Amino acid sequence: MDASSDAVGSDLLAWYDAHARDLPWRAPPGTPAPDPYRVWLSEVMLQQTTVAAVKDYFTAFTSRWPAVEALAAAGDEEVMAAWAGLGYYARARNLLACAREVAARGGHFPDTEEGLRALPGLGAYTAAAVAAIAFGRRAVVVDANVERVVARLFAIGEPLPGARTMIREKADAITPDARSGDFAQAMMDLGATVCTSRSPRCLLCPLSGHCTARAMGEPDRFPVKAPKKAKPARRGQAFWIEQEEQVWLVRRPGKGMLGGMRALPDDNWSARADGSGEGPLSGPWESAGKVSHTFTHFGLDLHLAVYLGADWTRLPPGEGEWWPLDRLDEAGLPTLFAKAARLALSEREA
DNA sequence: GACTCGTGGAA
DNA sequence: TTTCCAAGAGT
Repeated sequence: MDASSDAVGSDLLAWYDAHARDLPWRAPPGTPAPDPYRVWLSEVMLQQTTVAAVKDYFTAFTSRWPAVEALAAAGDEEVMAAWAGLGYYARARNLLACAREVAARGGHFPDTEEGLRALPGLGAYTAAAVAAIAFGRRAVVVDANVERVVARLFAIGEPLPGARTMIREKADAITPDARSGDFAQAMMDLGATVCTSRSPRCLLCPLSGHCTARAMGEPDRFPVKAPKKAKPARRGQAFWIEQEEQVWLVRRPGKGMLGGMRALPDDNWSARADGSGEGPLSGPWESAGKVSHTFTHFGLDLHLAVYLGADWTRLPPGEGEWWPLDRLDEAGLPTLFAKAARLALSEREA
């Protein structure tokens, strides 16, 4: 195979010129690079997140905060609420920290991979991607798509994550000096639409003539992956405290699970998940059932208790706020608690 | 290197 | 239904 030659790059770029996806954060092939702010924002949103899930959030963020200075000036609370539902909330915290750093240096992002890598929320992948796509720098951009494409091109049999060093070397070897941003995006488009995880469309692939795995006749055997750990089941309780068309909401601690997000009070299931935790007050509780939710490394059955104290006049203990039920969709609840709220409201109707 | 950290769509 | 997994980063 000649996969290390320049032919891979030129074949891929020719394919990209004809088949590039039209995405809201992207400039068409060969046109000037888009605003670094938009490149950075899209790359952070796309970390471990599908294009379909990101689109509406990207539109909402760029409409509300058209430039990095505007985002930097926003409050933590409104940015976290705007991110609600997208997941991996540390990204939103780092996003705001990064925007404020960039705003403090005149609103200009660093234009080198090294400078970008030093910003909060930009790891090896995102720094390389922004350097290449927004600033035209040659950078070796390696995400899960590139890992898959490269592992197949070279039939790398070592399992991930151990194979990453080898994959990076091979990716470097096929990365051209020119059109580095287009090359990176082309690799990702190829991985997303042709060289897919399951049932790759080798008959449509511009690199099939370079691909060792294809020649072996079993492209989907690569990349080899280490076996996954089983997800333990956890159990917890959440509490719906309602008074005069308002519900009591709290803010979760800044770090850890759903950190910084608005939430229903709970029994601290994220720390000790045996369902034995205490409620925020004593009184007439009624069970409203449970919601099941799957996180990255465990499943949770969250049992919901509703407080029916009609004469409730004091605030529950601790920090929190009464939130109007008719504006609950603006509270920015992460999906777990949005599910619980829907359950409470449906039980309330019944 | 291993672990934590969300979500929803596809097969 | 269950499993897999998607433009990863931080610790």
